[in-house]
Amino acid sequence: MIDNSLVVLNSLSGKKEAFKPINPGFVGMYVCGPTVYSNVHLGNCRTFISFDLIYRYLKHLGYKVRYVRNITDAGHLENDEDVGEDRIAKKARIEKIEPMEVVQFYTVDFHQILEKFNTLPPGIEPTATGHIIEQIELIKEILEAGFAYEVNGSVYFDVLKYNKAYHYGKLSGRKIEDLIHNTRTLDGQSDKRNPQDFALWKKAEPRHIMRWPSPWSDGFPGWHLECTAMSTKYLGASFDIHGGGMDLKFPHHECEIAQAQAIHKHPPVKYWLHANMLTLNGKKMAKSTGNNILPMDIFSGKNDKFKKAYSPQIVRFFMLQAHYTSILDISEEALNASEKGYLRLMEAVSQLAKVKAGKQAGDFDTDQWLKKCYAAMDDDFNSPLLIAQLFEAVKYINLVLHKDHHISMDQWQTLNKMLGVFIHEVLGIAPEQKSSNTTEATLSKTVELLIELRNNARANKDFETSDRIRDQLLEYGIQLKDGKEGTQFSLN
RNA sequence: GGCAUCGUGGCCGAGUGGCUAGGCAGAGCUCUGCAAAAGCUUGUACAGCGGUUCGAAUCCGCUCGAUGCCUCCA
Repeated sequence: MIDNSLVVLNSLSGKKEAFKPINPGFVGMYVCGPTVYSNVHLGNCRTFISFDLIYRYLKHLGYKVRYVRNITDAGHLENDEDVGEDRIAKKARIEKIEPMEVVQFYTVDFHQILEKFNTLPPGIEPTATGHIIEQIELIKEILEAGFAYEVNGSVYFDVLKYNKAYHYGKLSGRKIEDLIHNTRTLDGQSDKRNPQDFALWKKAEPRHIMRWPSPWSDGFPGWHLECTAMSTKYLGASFDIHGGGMDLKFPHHECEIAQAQAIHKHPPVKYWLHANMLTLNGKKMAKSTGNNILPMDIFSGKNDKFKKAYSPQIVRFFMLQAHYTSILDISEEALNASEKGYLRLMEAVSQLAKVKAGKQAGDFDTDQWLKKCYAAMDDDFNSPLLIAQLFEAVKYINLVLHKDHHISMDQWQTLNKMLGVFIHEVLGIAPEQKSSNTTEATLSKTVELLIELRNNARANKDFETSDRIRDQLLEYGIQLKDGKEGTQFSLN
């Protein structure tokens, strides 16, 4: 299956590049996970769904993928590094609970939501607090390499010095001069030599409860360091894919490159992939402005943004109808469009089982179709293009069902197999959750009885009765469809 | 202010030089007792202004606008 035709948009070069893993057949992929200090919001989910798609397709192609996604449970500061408070610690203080209770609560929430979205769990999900020793070791190495300095128990990365040896800003396209001119200088005293420097280790204030011993002070690690520590530990000093949200490009990912390069003298990552933002009403989702929505509130319909509820699968399908590198705006109209399309796709796929394949081949080139499907995904995981192809298949299935078009057994088998592969395995759209078999069988028989009664009424031109049955069933979410081969029904 | 990305028909959204996706909505038709579903037909869109080219939504320049980053953020 691996035929080397996959290309990916590498943020490092800004260009689409042929995907050639460092070790043929194997892929190491690291994705920046959430900081577990509050409920995961829909924008976060888009990033993780995007990389779930990438993970799924790489696996489908036959790569053995080691997928690492961290949980940030320490070190992520609320504000500026000198005056800020750790996000987890702050939440714990406000809620009057242990920091690890905060971490546990929101980690569980995060997992539950991602499971609803049918994302595959990563192979390794390390936490920052579980890798304090590794982070301390990294700091020692950076100090030895001469790219960091200690002040009052804290250790900072020397960006200006690093920039003389390497290039700080190559991922984000920033120039060090611009950074110097544009960095706000804070009034308070700073231990940092330059405002651009970032913390590797912070000495903890006496009241700070999240603290660990180190050669420099009792304190906690800087945010950028954890990803370098964990990616290096599990994927090595060079690995294939590093992903994350577009907003992490600077400074977080830039700092990761600097830390790793300072130690290993070579860039850590071959392909940087960035998922773009999800906007709501044209604006980035942000808690501070109230312009955000939690996944659970979409699923339940209890929110002030949309009139009705949307299932996780519909939201996922909606997201996959846009390319992961494009900004996507979510709105009621757009969600409704996706919902209709989703139902049509699923209906056709389930109807395919009822299609009678014959000897005569129909006017549908399955080989060509399959090629187009793969070409779409090979082009930087272009899921909207793949979905467009799926609808070509839907159209043909409906022609066979309703318009006497032919389909051969070969064609049927290809469609049946590959639609399942693309929809469930690659796009990760979960099969519809069905009620128990007995309930379903009972319902089916009941409806069939009503259909029979209705058809009798129709034969007797008792349309009052027949329409009443049909309309009442529709009200209960059961839709009747009169066709050549009798009446079918579907659940809405 | 600096950097980056982007601006596609009623809505969402693919598409990087000629072959002009797809979904939703709208209109007409077929089918139907009427519907629904499905099928068929229908929309000449690429922010604006210049330029390059035989030819540009696609390349270049400028203008306008949007979003993101520059401070924590998927």
